[in-house]
Amino acid sequence: MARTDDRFRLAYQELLSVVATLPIGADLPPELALADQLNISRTTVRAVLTAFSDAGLLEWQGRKKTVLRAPTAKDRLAIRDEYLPREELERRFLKWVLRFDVAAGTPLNVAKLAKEFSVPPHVLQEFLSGLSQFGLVARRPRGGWLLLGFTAEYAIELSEFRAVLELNAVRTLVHLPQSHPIWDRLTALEKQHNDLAARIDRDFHDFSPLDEAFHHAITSVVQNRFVKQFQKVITLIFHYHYQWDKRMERHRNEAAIREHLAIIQALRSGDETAAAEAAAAHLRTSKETLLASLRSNALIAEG
Amino acid sequence: MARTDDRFRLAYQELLSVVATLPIGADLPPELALADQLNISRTTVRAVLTAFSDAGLLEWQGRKKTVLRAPTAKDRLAIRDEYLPREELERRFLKWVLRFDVAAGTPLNVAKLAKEFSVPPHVLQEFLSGLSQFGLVARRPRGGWLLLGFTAEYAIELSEFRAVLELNAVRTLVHLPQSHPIWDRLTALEKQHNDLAARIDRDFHDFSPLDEAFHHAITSVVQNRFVKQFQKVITLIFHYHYQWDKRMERHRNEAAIREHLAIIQALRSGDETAAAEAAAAHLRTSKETLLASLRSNALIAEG
DNA sequence: TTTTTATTTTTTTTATACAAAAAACATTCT
DNA sequence: AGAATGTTTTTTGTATAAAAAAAATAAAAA
Repeated sequence: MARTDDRFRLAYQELLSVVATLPIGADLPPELALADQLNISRTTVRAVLTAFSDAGLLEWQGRKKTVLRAPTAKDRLAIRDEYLPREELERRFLKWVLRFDVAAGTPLNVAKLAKEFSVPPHVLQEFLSGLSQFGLVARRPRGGWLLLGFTAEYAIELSEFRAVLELNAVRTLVHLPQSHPIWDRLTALEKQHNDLAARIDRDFHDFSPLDEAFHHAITSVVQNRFVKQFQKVITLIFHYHYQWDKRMERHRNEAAIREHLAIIQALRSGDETAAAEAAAAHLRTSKETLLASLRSNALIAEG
Repeated sequence: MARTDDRFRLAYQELLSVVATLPIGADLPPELALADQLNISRTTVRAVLTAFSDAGLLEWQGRKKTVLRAPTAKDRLAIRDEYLPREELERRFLKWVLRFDVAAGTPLNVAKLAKEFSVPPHVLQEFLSGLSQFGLVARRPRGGWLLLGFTAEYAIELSEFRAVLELNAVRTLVHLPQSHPIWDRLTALEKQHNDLAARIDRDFHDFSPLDEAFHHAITSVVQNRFVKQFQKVITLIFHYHYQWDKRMERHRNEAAIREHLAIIQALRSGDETAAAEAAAAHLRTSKETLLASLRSNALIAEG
């Protein structure tokens, strides 16, 4: 019925390991210094010091904080991890949605879902509110939430939006001076692509991280918070989807490598139209792959 | 200590006006029909019917709901409006941020702000979480929220992102067939622009809605939920900003009208490059205006 | 048998309580 | 005087309660 003392427990553990490195009789630094070091407030530092004093680890009198004995295993404090951090929630929820564990259009029960995902209800509520910005869920007219789901239409629009952002990046990139670090980065990526192409029969699983690195390198030349924001979601969705759809993986990856290499060459040529066309071709393939896997999955779900 | 009965009160009022149109002795439709009509659940309908029965307005026995007397002024129920609807909160908050009533980088007190904006705290919390997606606020490392504010950098990146979306729309639009309704829409807008240009000295205030209509028409040719989502925010921010910065308004609007007309002509020519260039020129002006007003406002705030 | 109503169960939304943590303020010691 | 500590006040995050509303189920009437 109050907020958790996770922060206290974490600080306790951390300070314990600091004390373990000190000889008996040594003095600890001032409260404020400890607070800065542990990244917590002085109040929490004092709470930890009090606990240490109670445990007989410390003699604490005014500004004198003397180590009495070395900490033992018994002094350790259990860290409760009932709740997931926000990032983990995001990861799990997206996975849940993208794997079609639930049908599009089903109402979501906040209380139940919160339990299922091991977060307090208000955290889930907040999370859903954020997701609604990306159109995966929506608030129902008379309360509650609705899962809109990862439909074919959604995939199409996501792909198209991705294309808009990425083509913009390509158009910017092609005019960057030779001194810009992106060119070295592209050369390195080109080599990695050629390497993987040589051993694609065996290591086609290695493509996914390389794909992400490639697209990240291209889009990174646009320094814009809104672009970055969306790029994050796009990457996430494409990432999970790749992980999950294993059909034709080898063939698909081989084709993608060729397309990536073509883009790099076109970029080097300095011809904006050619570069944009090469990138557009790749994005079209990517979109088709996504749609094909969606269709086949829909058949599986029905059958 | 429970949820408000606003929905009940609203339904009560609505049904009251329905009863007022009926003669004494008439029967009301079934509960489910009323629920559909009032857009509430049957439970709430029954609560209203019970209240009517208690007030002697209705004889309610089973499925017989007979009107006993015409409603009077006394029967009316006060609608409490302590809380703002979500949209209104969005409007007010953006206004508050864009008018620099608070400096960038200040911590936000959720409880106080919730009172100030007349919403329950958890609604504000959710709202802030949504706003953080657009980078206007951020969660602080150790709890609470931070107002990042509408800085010059933010304005630049917003303008650039707007340009990306709008140029994409222009590139799509220019290739649309003559049968597409956008062309008639543009012709109508062209006429409105010419009309306003003729009387700009007097009616320069009329430009703002015309500007919105123009940009909305252009971007509407791209049917993409992500684009639309962002367009909403962009429009909102530019809108409030226009409303608030009154310097050089006449001159600024006159120039914008010319630029809009140039864009329409370039679009008609079917030349993608020319159209994109005309649009880009206008977006550059727009960005400069936004930045100039930001700078001058910063000076005012300091002085 | 279908429609409508009565009743019960869930779910959502708000309010409140309370401990944890942070921040602000006052005091003491060197 | 300046740094460090002691104390008090705010603020935040979580749990719980309670009312309102919705949804589901059972019963009754046409």
